[in-house]
Amino acid sequence: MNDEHQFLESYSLSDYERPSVTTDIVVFRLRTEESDNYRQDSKSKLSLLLIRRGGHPFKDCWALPGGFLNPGETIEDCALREVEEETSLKPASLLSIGLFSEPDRDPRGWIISNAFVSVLGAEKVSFKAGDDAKEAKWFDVSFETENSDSVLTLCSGEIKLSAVLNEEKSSFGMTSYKIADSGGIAFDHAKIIAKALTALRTAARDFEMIFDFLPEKFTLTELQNVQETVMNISVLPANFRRKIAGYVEETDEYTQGAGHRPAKLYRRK
Amino acid sequence: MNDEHQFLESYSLSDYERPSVTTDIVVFRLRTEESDNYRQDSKSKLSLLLIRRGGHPFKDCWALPGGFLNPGETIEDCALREVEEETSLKPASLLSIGLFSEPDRDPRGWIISNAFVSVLGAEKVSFKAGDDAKEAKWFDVSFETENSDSVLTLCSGEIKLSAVLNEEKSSFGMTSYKIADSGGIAFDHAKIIAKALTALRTAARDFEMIFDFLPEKFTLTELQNVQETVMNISVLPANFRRKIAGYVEETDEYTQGAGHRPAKLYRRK
DNA sequence: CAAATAGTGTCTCTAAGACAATATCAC
DNA sequence: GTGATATTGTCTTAGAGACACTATTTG
Repeated sequence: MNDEHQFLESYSLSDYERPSVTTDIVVFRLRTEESDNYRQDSKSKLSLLLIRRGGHPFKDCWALPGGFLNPGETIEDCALREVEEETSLKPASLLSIGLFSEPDRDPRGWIISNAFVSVLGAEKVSFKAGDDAKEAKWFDVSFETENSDSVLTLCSGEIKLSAVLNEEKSSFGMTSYKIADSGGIAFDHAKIIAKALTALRTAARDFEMIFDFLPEKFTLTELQNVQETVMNISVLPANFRRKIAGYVEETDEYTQGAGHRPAKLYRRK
Repeated sequence: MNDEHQFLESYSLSDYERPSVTTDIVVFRLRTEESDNYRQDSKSKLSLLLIRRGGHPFKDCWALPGGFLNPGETIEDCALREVEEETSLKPASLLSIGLFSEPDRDPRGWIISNAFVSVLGAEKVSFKAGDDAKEAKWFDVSFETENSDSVLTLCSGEIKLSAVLNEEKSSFGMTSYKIADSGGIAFDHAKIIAKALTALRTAARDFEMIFDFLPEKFTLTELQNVQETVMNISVLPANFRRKIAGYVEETDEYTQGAGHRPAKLYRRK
């Protein structure tokens, strides 16, 4: 038995107190709003998934999907597993937005959480019928910042959650948020959602994940709508097409039956 | 005793297996190389701090500074504390670059680590005389990527560590690295250093942290040298000055005795 | 004065934004 | 034909990069 082997045998990590580690995932998706005009294309809204908590703490409040990190898996595995458990869909992309580790962030004890942004494509979304009778809903997102005060509003039918956050600039040009009013959103999840939206919008600026919201083949107008919806901006079609040109390639298919001129379908390059 | 209170009393996290959580910090600093020409300004090199491991595992290998997360502190607190313990200096900035959670990344067991980039200013750097007799050194950094193969070389005097990594594009435009040859660097630290360099260079592109390498007052040429050194590029002074103009403000002080025309000192705006 | 850095002016080229004009389909 | 989107062209403007030139100090 060599020196290192001997050491590892006798080594014990149990002397140190350890936190529980979880993931929280901000799952984004575009919700299509049907148009009443047969000519007009349908508009879409950015929405995210929240789950109504069945037990304490924050009983009956809305919270992000997530769960405990299991031995043998990476934190990314854990995040993917949790999204699949909730939606029975594999997210197209996953981005870590940091470890939330305030000691008092969870009343149950020392629980730190790595938060992720993930994007679900335009396919049919179904909720798994879990035995835990969890209620899950998609909430339309609105997030407006004015003079470093931000208001996050999440709407799903009659339910409306409205949180207020203070923006804080930190080094390396990162912005973090402090909760002024959680708006009834569980734990520090309002803060996580705010950071997720910032990350999502930054990524959307250089087309990093806008493809993930769409099927494999799409029109340039659909792609433009994704960017506009996610970033809450408006751009001119001619300019969008010039900028996106290098990121896509043509197919030889066209849309049809849309009530107006057909559009060529493109694919991500 | 209300419902929620009752629940919290009886709640136990001990049923779940928990990982140990640590931080690893890539501490960067500019090392000034004195010029032999009295006229010429001194050049600088990007360097980072490594510590020689005194015990198993990876005994006598070089590793990043870091340590265990303590109860009651955030992961950022922990990172700052560890940097101060090693260098007795407060870093100017701190940026999280992700949680490294491969189950087999540490032979001692289930230990996950949140990595950080931090920058130390140009002040005198001293190593604390610890009773643990740890050996710490600044290593000059070279990091070249060619066709998604990267070579990381760290030099400190006679010591030369050379690691090979494979670049992997993931969603959201993030790049991660897989270690092909650790070059004798402990644990997965070569991977962490590669990611840190990527983050540092990205930040340097829009001047996010280049000020942190310098004292409060500096010349524009010094600032330009920081960006060039960190990003391993070369830019024309006239163009740099135009781009940086909005980020700095003049003082009424000048350099003197430099062997050539004095330069106005600026301050971050 | 020679060598080095400090600092300014300007030309070109590219990319972004604004806007105008034309094309094509469903009804 | 009408009303919607699809698609292309071009003008203007802002910014990056390249380069030339002048200024100022120390030894």
